[in-house]
Amino acid sequence: MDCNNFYVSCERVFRPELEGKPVVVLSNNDGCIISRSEEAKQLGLKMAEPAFLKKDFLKRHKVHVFSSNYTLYGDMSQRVMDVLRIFTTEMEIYSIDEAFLILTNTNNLYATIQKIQQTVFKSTGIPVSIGVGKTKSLAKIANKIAKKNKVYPGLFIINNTQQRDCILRNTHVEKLWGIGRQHHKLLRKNNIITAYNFTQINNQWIRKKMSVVGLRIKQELLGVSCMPIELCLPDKKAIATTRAFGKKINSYTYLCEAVATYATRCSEKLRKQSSVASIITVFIHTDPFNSRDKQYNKSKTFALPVPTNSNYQLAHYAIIALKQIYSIDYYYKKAGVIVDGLMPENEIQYGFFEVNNRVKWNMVIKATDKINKKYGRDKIKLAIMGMSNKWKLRQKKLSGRYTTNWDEIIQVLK
DNA sequence: TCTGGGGTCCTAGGACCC
DNA sequence: TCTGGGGTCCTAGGACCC
Repeated sequence: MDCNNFYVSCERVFRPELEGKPVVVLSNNDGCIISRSEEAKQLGLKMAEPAFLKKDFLKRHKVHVFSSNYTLYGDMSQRVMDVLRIFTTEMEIYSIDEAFLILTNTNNLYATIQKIQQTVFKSTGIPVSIGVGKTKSLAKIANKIAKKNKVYPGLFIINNTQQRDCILRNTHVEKLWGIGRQHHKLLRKNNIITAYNFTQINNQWIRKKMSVVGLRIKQELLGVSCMPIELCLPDKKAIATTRAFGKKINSYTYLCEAVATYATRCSEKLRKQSSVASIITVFIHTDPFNSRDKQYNKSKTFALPVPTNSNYQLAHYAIIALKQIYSIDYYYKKAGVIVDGLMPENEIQYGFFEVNNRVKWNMVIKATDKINKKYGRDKIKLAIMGMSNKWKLRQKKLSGRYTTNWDEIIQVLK
C-alpha cells in the first residue's frame, strides 16, 4: 500500500478546493519540490527540483505551494496505518506513506482491496494504491502499475508466473526496488536492461558484484520471499537532527543555539523510544552550492562517558564538539547532531566514580517534557538554545497543524 | 536570497582473542 | 624445509531507500 502523492494529499484533505489543481510541497527551508500532484507532474515539474529555479514557472501556472508540515503528515500517516490494521494483523509500516500487508484466506482479492481503499479514503481522505504480489519486490512493481490502472484505479495484482514474466520483461531494471544509480550503471554495462534479464543472470555473478542484497532481489522477483515482514517497528540504531539554516551564519553564538537545539531534539527522540546514546557526532559545513565561498566541512565524533538521553548532557557534549570544529573564517549553511551507539535506557552501565545526579535530572526532564507538551515545544528550554531567529528554517507557506493542535483545528463557518 | 532530512544494511579489513 | 586454526568485534565506506 502506498499513499498517492502523500504530502500533497495531506494538504488537500484540509483544502479540498485544491482538488484537480496543481499542488507541490517543498522540502525544509522551502528548498526542493518533494511532492507533486498529478497536475504538477503533468506540468513537467520534477522530483527534487530546487524551488527557486522554478519560482516564475510556479507563479505562471498558478501552482499551489506548501512548506512541508511534518507534524501534519506524521499524524495523517498514523491514521492511515490505523485503518489498515483493521484488515490484517500482519502488517509492516515501511515508511511514512507505505505499508506491506499480508492478506491470506481472501476469497475475492479485488473486492477486499477495493474495500481497503474505500475505507482508508473515507476515514482519512487519503487516496492509496495497492499492488499485490507473492513477495515484497513483486508487490512494489504491482503498485507502480496500479497507479496507472484504468480498469481498477489504484489496484493491480500479479497472480501467475506467465503474467509475472511478461511484466518483468516490460520493467526496466533501474525501476526495481533496491537498484540504485550505481547498480544501474553496472547492469547497463553488462547489457542487463529489463527486470527479466536480471532474473536470468547466474547467482555467483550477482553475489560477487552486488552482494547478497542483489541476490535477494533476484529471488524475490522469481517469487521466493527473502524479505520477511517486520511486524513491529524496531528501535532506531541511530538518530539525527540536521538542518540547513534559513540563511548563512558566521557567529559562534548562533551556531551554539542551533547545535544545542538539535541535540535537544535528539534527546527527545531518544526518550520517545526509551533509548540512550553512547556516541555523539556534530558537524558543520558551508554552502556547497556557492562556489565563491571558501568551503569548510568538519565533524567531530566522540564517545560519551556514560550513555544518556538527557537534553542537558547531550547539549553539553554537542557544544564541546562544536567548539573543536568551529572556525571564525567561514559562513555556515548547515549543522547537525547525530547520536549513535543506542541502547535501552534501563541497561546503562554507570561509571564507577560517577557522581550520580541522574535521578534528579530525570525528574527535571520529566517535568519540562510535561510542561512543553501542554504549552508548546520549547516553552521551557536550555538558555543556550537562545531566543534568536537567525538560523531558523524558512517556511513561508506552512499549513496548519490541523489534527494535532487545538489552536489550529480546521474551522467550519456557517 | 535561493538546492532536504533521516535512516538501513552489507562488506572488507584491522585488531584482537584463545 | 619450515611458521595453525577459528573466531569476534569494530569501523569506514558504499549503496540504497523514502
